[in-house]
Amino acid sequence: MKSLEERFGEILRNLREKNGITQEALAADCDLDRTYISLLERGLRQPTIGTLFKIAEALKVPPSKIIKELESN
Amino acid sequence: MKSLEERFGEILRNLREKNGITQEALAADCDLDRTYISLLERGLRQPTIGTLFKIAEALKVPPSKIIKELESN
DNA sequence: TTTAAATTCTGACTATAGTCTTCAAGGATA
DNA sequence: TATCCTTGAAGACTATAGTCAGAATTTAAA
Repeated sequence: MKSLEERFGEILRNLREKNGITQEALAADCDLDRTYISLLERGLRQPTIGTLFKIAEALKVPPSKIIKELESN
Repeated sequence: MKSLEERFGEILRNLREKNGITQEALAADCDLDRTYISLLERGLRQPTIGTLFKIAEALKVPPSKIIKELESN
């Protein structure tokens, strides 16, 4: 089965695309590097909870919703 | 107001005490270092989401519940 | 009080989160 | 074709998550 990082990456990419923004725009919104967003989406990094909160806010979704989605599947 | 790390630390300590276990026992349960649990509880570190999941499981609470509690206050 | 258990503190260390630069690859569009 | 936009990728780097050993301090019982 997929790792936590990979599953987080899928969720992140889905949410970003649903918001219709590029990795670069998302990175700017949450004050992170564009290449790091790429790493996250490909499951090559896992965020700290502080970074989770920044990303969730930029994507206009509660951080707990992302975590909840990680708990299933 | 308190930082995310400090608020996480308080939640962690409350949950651990509710479970009636020591930092050392908790650390053993989630395969982390005892001094690191101490750092977390004092708000001097923030966990990655992987570490959050390990801690939550040891404390028998859904990770999303901890995050949800962080969203309020 | 003293002893033991629990936690804090220090400091040095390893692993990994997160940055930055630059270039290459792929998909649109003209 | 040529150009633009977006993402992937390499590599070197900085910041911080997480470890480890041990001493100092606090807390709770005896």
